[in-house]
Parts: sequence; structure tokens; C-alpha cells
Amino acid sequence: MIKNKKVSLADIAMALGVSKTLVSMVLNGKGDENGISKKTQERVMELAESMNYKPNQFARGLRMGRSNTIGLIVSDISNPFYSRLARSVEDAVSESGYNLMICSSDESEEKEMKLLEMLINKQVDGIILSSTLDSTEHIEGLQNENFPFVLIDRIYNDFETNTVVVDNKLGAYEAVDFIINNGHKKIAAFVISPAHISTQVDRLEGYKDALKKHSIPLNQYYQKVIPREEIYQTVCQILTEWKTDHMMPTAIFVANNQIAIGSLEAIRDLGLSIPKDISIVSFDDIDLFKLYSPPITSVIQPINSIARNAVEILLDNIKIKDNSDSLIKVHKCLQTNIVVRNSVLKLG
Amino acid sequence: MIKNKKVSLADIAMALGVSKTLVSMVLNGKGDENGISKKTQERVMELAESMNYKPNQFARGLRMGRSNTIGLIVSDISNPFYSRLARSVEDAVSESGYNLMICSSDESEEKEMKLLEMLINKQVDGIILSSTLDSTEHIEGLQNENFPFVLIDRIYNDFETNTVVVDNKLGAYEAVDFIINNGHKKIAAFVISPAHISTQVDRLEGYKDALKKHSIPLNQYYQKVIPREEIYQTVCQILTEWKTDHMMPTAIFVANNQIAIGSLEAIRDLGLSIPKDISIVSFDDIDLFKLYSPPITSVIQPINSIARNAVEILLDNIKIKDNSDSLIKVHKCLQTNIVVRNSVLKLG
DNA sequence: CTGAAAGCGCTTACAG
DNA sequence: CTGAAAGCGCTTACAG
Repeated sequence: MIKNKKVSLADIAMALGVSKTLVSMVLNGKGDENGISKKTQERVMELAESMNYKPNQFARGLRMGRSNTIGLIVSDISNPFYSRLARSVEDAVSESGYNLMICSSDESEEKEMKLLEMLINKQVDGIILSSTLDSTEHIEGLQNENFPFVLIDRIYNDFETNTVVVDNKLGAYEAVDFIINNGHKKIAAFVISPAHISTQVDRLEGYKDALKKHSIPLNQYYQKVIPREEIYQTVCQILTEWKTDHMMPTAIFVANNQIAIGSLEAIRDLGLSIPKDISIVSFDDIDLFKLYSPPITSVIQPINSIARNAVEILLDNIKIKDNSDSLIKVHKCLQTNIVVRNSVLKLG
Repeated sequence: MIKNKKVSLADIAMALGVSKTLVSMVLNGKGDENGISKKTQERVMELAESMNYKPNQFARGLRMGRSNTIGLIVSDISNPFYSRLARSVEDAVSESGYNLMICSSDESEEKEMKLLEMLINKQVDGIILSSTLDSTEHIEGLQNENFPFVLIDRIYNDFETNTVVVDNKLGAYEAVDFIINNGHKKIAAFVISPAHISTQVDRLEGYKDALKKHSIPLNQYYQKVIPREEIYQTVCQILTEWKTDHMMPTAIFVANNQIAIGSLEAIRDLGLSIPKDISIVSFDDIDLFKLYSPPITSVIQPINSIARNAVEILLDNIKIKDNSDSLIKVHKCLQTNIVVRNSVLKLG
């Protein structure tokens, strides 16, 4: 039975004929260190239990300045990558007795800043952020105020803070290297807008590195930024353009699951067949890839590990802040894995 | 620039040489009704702005007894149906100035009860709940205490409260009717565990109704509850069993997207082809269905509308509670749509 | 071993 | 038109 009638510390103290101080100490596990007799402690515990006492979180937060809540900002919680990430963060965080507030920034810098402000205003104890911001100005602000946070998924080269990422460059490199090793030379890359996001920049870098290593000349014409609002249409356009120009690549490296979905649709609707007409490898693994025909080769991110690491670092930082030691910045760079399926044609 | 240095009402009052009362009134838009001069109001507003004043939410919450936060409990935020729902709820709620706390119950009754307690303890102003609970005991508890909440997706027949659902029975009926109209007679139904959940019960009802209407005898052997922990294995087993028994149905109605994914995989791995060997229609539309070959016919739920309705009802209830009028229970039953693709074979 | 008291920052009767 | 004061429920020095 869930009770709503609010029982307060005072009620318990009153009923027991002791002070609120004593009750508070006992309930917070500070009975022993304050030398409260075992008997008294037991009486307090029992009564609190039987009265179904729950400390008022507002009073507690007001007094202690902490909420036991952490915030998570991602671009869109309905994107399967982020919803899984959120799920892992939720689990990790709640194991440590924290609650989670999940927000979607919609890739809008303005919205993200509002969200950041809102979370801080709600006095979350820390934030895990996959930022859409182009400049680090606001994030540096957080840092200067010693506010605990960790950047995941997307980071900034020129700015030192807590980060948990995947080796996007290497992951992309391996994917494209795999394509090349299957005999391909005309390989395109699709990156999603906004193209300044580090994941997209790094994956494009990895793509270029792989081509370079195999002495395949880079071709701007094969590097496309797909606007996230109209993926399908844009890919159709590009494909048609390539076709009329007689410049159709034999393979495409897709840097993100959303572009992959739109591309798969476009490729199918234009009557192209994978991998006969065009090979494809995508970043991010989603259910669809395993079940598509043919199954799509893709680069898997260790989502759970990203979440666990981020939470661990954040919680450490929150604790350190409590002790007012100085914060040490930590970086985690996790490895991706390539799952080979049947979307790349063996050439020659 | 995000400021962390906390500016309080007292700081503003002090700086302006007025009382906290006045500042509080002005900032809460009660300046006019308390006859504060326009000039004073302006001075307060300006200073608050320039000092970047943000009211302390704990103090506010403690004093007013509300958090401006609402809770959402679903079984799993990483399930695409729920992640989209959560996203819509997030949008709707934030338009009204509320924040959202999303939690996953993992279909565990125990976890759900803890989550419920936690949210109430955090004093969320209301809860939107897709409950996994078999009995309504705890939910009735909430109701008795006049705590604002609305049940979505999953409901209870024997218990009157706010609900927003989809017409699961009709949706399933239409799907199965569609299958029958394509000439099928041996039609199986897959439902996910726990089978007591209203969505699964209702969809199975709809399936039965359709068969009855067309005078097709019901066959227990074709009605399967698939345990959510091992969907793929179970479906493989069932399919093999049907095959050896020479009882293979010509079509399957799948009551949930998770079973659909596992079933598609099982069907493929057993070398069966859709729709030649077996036809399939699923509830819930996910990206996969559109892109699968063949594309899967499915029943679409109006996710955004479910979310919007639930939020509207909840917020109304929260307001009513503030006015301490009595709460009126409202029920919304939304219609599903069937998207016909190519997963059902035309027989005869 | 235990308690009285202050104070976190806000809102809201109440008083003038 | 405006302010002094109480109180929401907690934790934590401080005192004994």
C-alpha cells in the first residue's frame, strides 16, 4: 500500500518522546557515530518503518543542496542508439541510488542550452551530455563552476574535460578498410548534419585515412553531408546524380544509423540491389541490420559500457565535489567492433 | 553563460531595498493583483534578470508542495514503441513547463512498485503509467489518495480511472480480418508474456472475434504465449513443432513488435519465406517493417496522440487537485490503422 | 548519550 | 502600495 499522508521527522520524534535530531541521525545511519544506544536506534527504525516514513526530498535538498538526481541530455531519446544508452544509464544510475532525468535536445543548440539551464536549476547533482553545441563556451562555464558532468559520444578536441567516447576514427577506418579489402575503390561516405559533431568528423577522418593508406585518391564528390531532416530525399537525389554522371560508387560507408535507414529505403526504391549494385557498411548496429536482406555489415558501439563508464566517472566527480577536492578529468575511449554480414560484395 | 552562484530572493530584495515578499510577488506575476507600482515591478524584473536569478526549486517545492515534474513508467524505454511514446510525452509535458522523469519497470511488478514509491517520494505532481501490475491494489491506493495519474497502453477492466488506450481488440480484429479476407483459414496468434497485460488479452480477443465472425473454429494449438526472455528460441521451437505435426498455419498474427522481430528472425533461419510459406501481420509499426523484404503489414498505433491525450488529462487533474475540486475520470480510446504491405499471401 | 536552535530559500497569510 | 514573520521538513553545528 502506497501511503501519501506525509509523516515527518517531528511525528516520529514526538511519538517516541525524543528529538528530531536523534531521529534524523539514526535514520541516516549516523546513530553509532553519535553514540545513540542500540535500543533507541531500534525503536526509531521500527517506528519509522511502521509509519512508512519517507524523508521529504525538498527539505532534504534545500538543506543539503543535492537532489540525488542526475540529468542526461541526448539529441533524441527516440533514436534507438540513444534510447538504449539512456536505458543503460538509467540502470547504472539507479544502482547507486540516483534518479535520472532524460532530455532531448533535437540537435538544437538553443534547446540544449535551455535544457542545461533547466537541469541545473532543478539542481541535478551532475549531467551526462551528448552535446550538439558547436562552441564549448557554455560547457566551459559549467566546468569553471566545478559542476560535475561528463561528455559522452560527442566531444571537443580543444577542450579538456571528462569524456567517454568510442574510437570513431578507428571504427570508421576498420569499416572502410574492410570494404577496400573486398576489392572496392570507388567508395562514398555519408555523414549526417550537423557535420561539426565530433562523431561525424572523426568517422569521416577514419574513412579518409583508410583510403589514403590504400593509396586511393580522395574524391569530394563521394563525401556527402546528408541533412537530417530529409535523409531519404537527399540520398535519392545523390544516387540519381551519381547514376546520370556515370560515377556510381561500388560501396558506401554510412556514418550513422539514421542515414542508413533512409539510404536503405532510397536504394531499394531506386531499384538498386545490395550488394550487387552497391555495397554498404554502416556505423551503429540496430535490429534492422541483422534482419535486413541482405544483413548489413556494421560497426557496433559498446553502448552499455559507454553508459557505465560515464556514470562511474560522474558519480566519482560528484563525490569528489562533496569532499571539495579538486576534480581530475578522465577520458575513456572504448573500442568498436565490426560485425561482418552480407552487404559488401567481394570484387575481382 | 550559465551561472551557478546562487542568487536568492533576499539578495535582490536587499539590493533594491525592498522586502522579499515584494520581490516574490512580482516575480510570480502577482505584482498587479497586489498593487505593486509598475516602476517597482520593472526594477525588480530587471535586476532579477541581470543577476540571473533562478528560484531555488527545493525551497519552492518545500513551500508549495509541488515539483513541476511528472513521472512516466514504461516497461522498457529502449523498446522503440516506448521510446517514441516517451519522446512525445517529453515534448507535450515540456510545452506546459513540466519536466519528465522516465523509468523502466522491466515488466517486474516489484520494480514497478519501487518506482512508483520513488516517484511519489520525489513528489512528482503526477504519473503516467503503463503498468505491468497484475492486481490493481497499489494503483487503487494512489487513486484513494487523490494522487493524479493516468494509465496508458495497459488498463484494467474492473477498475475505473483515467485511461488512454488504443482499441486493441478492434485493431487486432481488423488485422486478422484482413488475413482471412486474403483466403487464410489456418491462422496462429503470438502474444507476449506476461499474458495478463490488457494489450495482449485484448489483441487475442480481437483475433478470436475475427475467426468467429468468419466461422473459423478456434484452435488452442495456434494460440501461443511467447516468453519475452526467449522469443527467438520459442518461435523456432513452435515453428518446428508445427512442421513435424504437419500443422503449419498459413498465417501468423503477432501481437507485439518484439515478438515480430524474433519471429522474423526465426522464420528466416528456418528457411521459411514470407509470404510464400507463411504470411504475417504484426501489431506496432517499427522502421524494420517498412524496410523488411517483404515489407510487413502492421497495425499502427497513434503514439503521439496517446502521449498528448495522456498529458492533457494528467495536467487537468493536477490543476483540479490544486483547486481541490473532485477529480473526474476520463477515458480515451484511440483508433489504430492498418498499413497494408506485402507480408500476406493472397490464397485461392 | 541526547536536545534546542538555527537556517536552507521560498510563499503567503496578516497587518498596516 | 509594502513589509515582518511564520513555516514548509530537514540536517547540523553546538551545548550539555
